[in-house]
Amino acid sequence: MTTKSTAPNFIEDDFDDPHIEIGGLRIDILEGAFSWYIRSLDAVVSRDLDRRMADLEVAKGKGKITTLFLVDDYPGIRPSQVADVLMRDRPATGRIIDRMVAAGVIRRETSSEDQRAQALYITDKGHELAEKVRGIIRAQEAEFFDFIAPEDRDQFMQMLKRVYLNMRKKWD
Amino acid sequence: MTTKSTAPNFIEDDFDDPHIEIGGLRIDILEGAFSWYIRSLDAVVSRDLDRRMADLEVAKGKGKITTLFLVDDYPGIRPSQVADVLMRDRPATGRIIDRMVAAGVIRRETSSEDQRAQALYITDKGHELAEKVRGIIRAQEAEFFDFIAPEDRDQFMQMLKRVYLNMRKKWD
DNA sequence: CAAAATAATTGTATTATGCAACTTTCCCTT
DNA sequence: AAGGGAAAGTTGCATAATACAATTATTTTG
Repeated sequence: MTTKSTAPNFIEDDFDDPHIEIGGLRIDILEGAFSWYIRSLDAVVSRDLDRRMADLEVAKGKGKITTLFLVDDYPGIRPSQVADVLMRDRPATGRIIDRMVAAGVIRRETSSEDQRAQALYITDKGHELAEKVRGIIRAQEAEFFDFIAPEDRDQFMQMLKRVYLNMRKKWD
Repeated sequence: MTTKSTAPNFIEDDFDDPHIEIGGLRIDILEGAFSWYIRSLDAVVSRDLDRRMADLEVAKGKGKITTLFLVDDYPGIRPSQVADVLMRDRPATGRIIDRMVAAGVIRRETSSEDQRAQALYITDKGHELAEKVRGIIRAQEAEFFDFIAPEDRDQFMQMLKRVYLNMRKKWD
């Protein structure tokens, strides 16, 4: 229809599912959208994490922490393997690695088996950093996520893992 | 300890919770971190959404869709109210609005009651766009999230809503 | 009426993101 | 063994986001 309705395009009320209001406002179709909740949660979680790591070399952005752990745990790992875990393309991954090499937390060598490929190694500084970051992640899980009721934690985690794994399957 | 262990810093195996592997790699402490799953899901969901909206005026970034719906549903809404829903600061919100005004989808007036404040209104073009975007959101929910098993959908949605609302409560 | 709170903007610095084009190296088939 | 195609990374380009601090203008409060 072309008539401009002033009435919000709301979702029908569901008896067991009261609608969501934010400061008295409803959010239209987003109220029932997985994407809205995932994206909103992400924004706040990521901001919190950035602040906790503000003075570290891996602050900001989504790939550096994972890359740090992968290189720390798997000496000689290749950028393409990292890209696969990150679900990001190689340019993006390469640039993450660039910055981490520049920060002196990892080291890049040419793979001995394959001259095209690189082998990544953690530096001492990087290893120390990884330990610090593990502490920060643990702290965030305990402090930030305290709004998840204890009785919900396991269920939510199971759910997230299942959804995540299915999503990966879809994109592999 | 200062000895550099080459063995991954893995989480203890949990009988009812098999560990997560990605391409044969484990992800260290992230395996048990809410933040990892939320941030990973976000990245893929957002990329998918960006692609679906690539040729529309509200592609990319996290605030524009919500802003569009809010302005469409609440004529005269103020930027600070939008910022509150977005959980973002006013500069960020202001720039989202700038771009949407430039794109001709919303219109900015000075509020009649408060000379400091603005009142936002949807344009005809913006209203049409909102309808298109509603279609895209619906399509994404159906197509992209098909990896969520039907029997999990309700539970996951309930969980997300609860977690989201608790998170908001924490930051208000 | 002065001081404090509120609404929004501007400035700055950093980072991310995706895509396409390109180089080098390896692998496999003929 | 040679050549085509695949794979690993890099570079270039165009957009945009993001946070934070400082500033202007207006309104409210004491």
